[in-house]
Amino acid sequence: MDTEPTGGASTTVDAEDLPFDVFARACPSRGTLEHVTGKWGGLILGALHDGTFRFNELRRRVDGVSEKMLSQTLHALERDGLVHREAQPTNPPRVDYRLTPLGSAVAERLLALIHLVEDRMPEVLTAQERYDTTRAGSGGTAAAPDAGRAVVAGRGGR
Amino acid sequence: MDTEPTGGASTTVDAEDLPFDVFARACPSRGTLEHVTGKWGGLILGALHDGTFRFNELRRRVDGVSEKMLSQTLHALERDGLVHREAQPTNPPRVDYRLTPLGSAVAERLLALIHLVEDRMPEVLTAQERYDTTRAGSGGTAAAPDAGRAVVAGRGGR
DNA sequence: CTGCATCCGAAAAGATACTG
DNA sequence: CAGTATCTTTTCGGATGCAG
Repeated sequence: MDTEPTGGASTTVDAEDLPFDVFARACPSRGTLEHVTGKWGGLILGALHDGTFRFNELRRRVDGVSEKMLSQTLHALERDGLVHREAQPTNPPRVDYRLTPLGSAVAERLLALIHLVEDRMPEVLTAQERYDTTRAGSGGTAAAPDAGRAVVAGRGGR
Repeated sequence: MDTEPTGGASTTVDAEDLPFDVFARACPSRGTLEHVTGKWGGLILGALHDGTFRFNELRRRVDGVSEKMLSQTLHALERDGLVHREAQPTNPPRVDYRLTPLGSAVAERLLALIHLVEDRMPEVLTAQERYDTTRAGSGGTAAAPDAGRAVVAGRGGR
């Protein structure tokens, strides 16, 4: 399913039969997918979907990200052509980040996923409780790995 | 550090304004999102979207995943109520994994994202080249972050 | 066959100090 | 403000061994 389809004159590459397959270990698409779906990538793209932001604004919007991770992720995203970086040589320095059209398309799908997850969290929470309960009641020494993951749902966002 | 002090007289919680926000550090939705978009979570959900599979079948489908990671990810997904695990007390033991309706919905969005990325990879590749070229010509020892993601060559395909 | 436990090296994330 | 450099901590991920 991933080998070059022989026979084709390969005049044009049909969008329906691209050679990129994330399920293949060495496909570059897997790397990009990881940048996009990585721990911070998704949140940054999501935040950027609301408009243009400066470095520290972004830092505040994405709760918990460190300077290092933000900078690093932003660079990876910029390199992939998903984010546009515009630095103005003013004083003090001002740098704006915004999504490229491609980044916007990606963010769109990403947000659809994010919203679905947020939307269905009640079900997830229920499932988690049942899972933990079942495990605890059926076995013996339930060491409870990390069952109680801080479940503080305080909509701190602003 | 995350005490949610906001006025006791909390405003009403509208369905439109769910308390789950992935942008908040302590929100449980962030954890679930990470399981889903994690390095293996997405691929496993994607693979499972095609049907029901046994442990080793899955291992073969998701190229590169180790036994440990597969087991670990499968558990996280099961706990979140995205994957259903059915063990049959036969001999030899047989365990089937399949998506739950919720998992199926998530996989749907995930695949939309994956396909978009695969689809637009040519653009990404072009952007990467331009980025590397620009950097190399303009400045010092750029030493791109992880430009050349070690593509471990191994047995190809599945 | 399924799958958990443990050890260990590698990589990522995080905190902090420092520069332009 | 916007980042980079450096160090420490945590997690990831693979190999191995064992149990049901």
